[in-house]
Amino acid sequence: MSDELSLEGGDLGRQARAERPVRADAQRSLDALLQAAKLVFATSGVDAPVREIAEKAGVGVGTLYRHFPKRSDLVIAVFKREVDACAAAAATLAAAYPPGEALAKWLERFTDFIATKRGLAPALHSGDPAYASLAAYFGQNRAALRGLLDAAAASGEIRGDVDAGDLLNAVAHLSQGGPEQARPMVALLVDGLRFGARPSSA
Amino acid sequence: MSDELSLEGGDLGRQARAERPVRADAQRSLDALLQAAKLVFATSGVDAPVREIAEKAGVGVGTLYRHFPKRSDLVIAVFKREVDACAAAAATLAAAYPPGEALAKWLERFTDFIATKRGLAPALHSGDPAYASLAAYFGQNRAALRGLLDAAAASGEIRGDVDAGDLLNAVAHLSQGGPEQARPMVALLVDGLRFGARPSSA
Amino acid sequence: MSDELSLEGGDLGRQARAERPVRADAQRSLDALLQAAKLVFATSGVDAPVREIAEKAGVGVGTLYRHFPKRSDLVIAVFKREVDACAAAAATLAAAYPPGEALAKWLERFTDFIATKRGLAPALHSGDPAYASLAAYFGQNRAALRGLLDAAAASGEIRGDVDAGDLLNAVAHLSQGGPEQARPMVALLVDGLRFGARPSSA
Amino acid sequence: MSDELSLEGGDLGRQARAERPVRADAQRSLDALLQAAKLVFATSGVDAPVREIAEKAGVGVGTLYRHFPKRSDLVIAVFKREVDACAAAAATLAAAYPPGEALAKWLERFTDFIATKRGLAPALHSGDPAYASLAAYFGQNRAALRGLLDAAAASGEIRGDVDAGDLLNAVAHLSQGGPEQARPMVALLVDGLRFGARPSSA
DNA sequence: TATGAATGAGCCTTCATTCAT
DNA sequence: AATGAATGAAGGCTCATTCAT
Repeated sequence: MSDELSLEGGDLGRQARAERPVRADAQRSLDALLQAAKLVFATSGVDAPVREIAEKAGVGVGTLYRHFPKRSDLVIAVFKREVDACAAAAATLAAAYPPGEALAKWLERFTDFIATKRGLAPALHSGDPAYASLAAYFGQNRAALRGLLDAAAASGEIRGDVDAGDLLNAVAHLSQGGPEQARPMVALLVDGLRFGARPSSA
Repeated sequence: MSDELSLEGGDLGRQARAERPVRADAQRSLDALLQAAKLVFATSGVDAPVREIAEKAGVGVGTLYRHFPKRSDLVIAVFKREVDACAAAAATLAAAYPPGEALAKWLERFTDFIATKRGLAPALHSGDPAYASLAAYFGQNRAALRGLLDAAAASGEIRGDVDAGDLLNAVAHLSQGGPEQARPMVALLVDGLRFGARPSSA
Repeated sequence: MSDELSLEGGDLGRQARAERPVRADAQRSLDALLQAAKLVFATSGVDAPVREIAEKAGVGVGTLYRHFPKRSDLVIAVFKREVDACAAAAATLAAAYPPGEALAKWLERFTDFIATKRGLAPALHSGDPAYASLAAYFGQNRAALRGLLDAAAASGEIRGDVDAGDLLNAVAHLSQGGPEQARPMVALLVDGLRFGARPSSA
Repeated sequence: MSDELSLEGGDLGRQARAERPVRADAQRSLDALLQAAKLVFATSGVDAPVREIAEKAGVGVGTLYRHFPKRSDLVIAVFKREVDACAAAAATLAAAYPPGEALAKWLERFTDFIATKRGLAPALHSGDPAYASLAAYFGQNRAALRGLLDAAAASGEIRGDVDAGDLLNAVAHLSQGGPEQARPMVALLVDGLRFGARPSSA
């Protein structure tokens, strides 16, 4: 639980050096594909038929393969964007709420993020090296959570002996059942953290 | 969260009325299939190729289909047996330990039960009516858990406002990551229950 | 030019130990497939679509894959049989004709054998290890030819400095154009052998 | 074996009437494509992926298609040039060597020419009318060979009953195995011609 | 004109399910 | 009853060809 990853800026698909300005139609295809893939993944899991995604995106399968030669390329592109957004939310929440509350709210946010990722976890742990980078990328979320945990522990609101990665994993698993089902259980988990809290000052 | 299920006695495969006394070889095939399926399900998930199961059982696929025309029939047969055993453990533990501890231990037991059921959850919630009966059958575990929760709540060790089904589901999801990963998180969940406990009165 | 190969008896497809006597339908499929493949290979080369072969054989593609998991398995099965027959012809001809004539006639026979093997040569030399066994199997023909060459050289009818493998290869290449075209050229080649002959006795 | 063909001057790609003087960049593309195609054809055969050629030429596939709408157009353009050069060599050799030797040397030259044309023969005989013109164009070589054969026959060095086209074909086929393998066999073929030679008279 | 993105037909392969033996 | 051969739908992937930019 320590692969910190190198936040490479979160570019997806193609990077836009100073070269060719990315043809308009190509960009359209790319967007459509990412959008479609996101929906299809949520519906049918990350193993959904390639054709289904291409169709929903309104492009041919060839186009899909051009942009994402391997399925994992698409999966990764789809999720990196959201990982970024989710991790970024941590700072916002930390600034707006007391540590414990910020923690609870961010976990809720994370739950929403995970809830629609059907089949992602198996792929992630499939051992396929293609997914290693994505797994590493999740480190961003782990880092975000660690910050929140530390703050809450420092304020004495929760215990300080929980590994961020383990907790993140747990919440991810709980989220498999959908946000409605997950929320109260995540809340229970947070209460568990509070249960063992060491009153900060006193 | 209340489908109570009708414990039909935990018969597997075909029930043997009073008619033909089940040919010896048929019984052997059945046992081999259940055993093999259990192993394969744990290894490759409930979507594992039919042939893999038949081969490991040492029978032809035709035989598998004779006993279990649909995949769900096999899945159901495999799991009902274990559901029974797990539910039964509740009484044993309740008799041997204080309520809170019994609860914690049983959840651990349940974690072990679930841990190897790769791919079962998706199937269960796939909407396929074939799995409805199995989902219902899990009600046994829910009932078992409810008993443990009630006892622990009555003794003031934990809060009393948690639905057994929800909790069971949560633990099931946590268990997807394997028992090692799941155990501490389940413990955390139990601590969450304790956190909100209403001192029993006395 | 010396891999002598181990003539393993020339079994095709399945060997028929004393075990299961090969189901009638399976045998029918196998025969149909070999027959169809032979025709299709001659027509469209050894890279012909799998489906084309299956259709001509009147079986499903699955059946083809059952018997011949890899394309090379089918190619090998198809050709081994003919290699055997061709090699066997050498003895017959040697017994019936004077050395030089036997040689000429066998090369003609070999021409007929090769003529319809479109695309086999490229496959054979593709480096694919799957075809190594087949390439080795051709050693039978080389051995047969060597015998004929030696006899003819001993009788003084032809020169003795030609490698059987090289000559076989040459004839194989010449045969690519079809038997009609190949025959006179092969005859010319044989005349080339006679041109340098060292009058045996005199 | 007599399609004499109409040597149309060996133009490649588009002929440039008196109209637009062929834009410089267009000419560059054309040259690059012909060069690249020649290399790729030698490496991967005439059925090599279009894109491979375009890439090696440093142009887009669209450009390739503009110059050579059909694959055969490219194949034809690539080979006509070499056919010309090869045919021209006949005169040179005939002037420098005695008839028989000139013949042998030219066939060797022809072998080198053919050796790298992987997959050309099948295309040529595919029945595709697009290749008819190329097949006809080979008539040049046939004519060149006929001249050499006639001269050698007239001098009594070889027999005179061999059709130039047949022989050319034979050598082409022999050359499929590469020049090293082909050379000695071609020599054997020439010896075959000598074997039946009718002593010139004298 | 040049480019390379988009398209989709076509081939390969797997595997659930049926059915002859 | 048991077996495993046969079937064919389903999904992956490539690449020739067209067409928007």
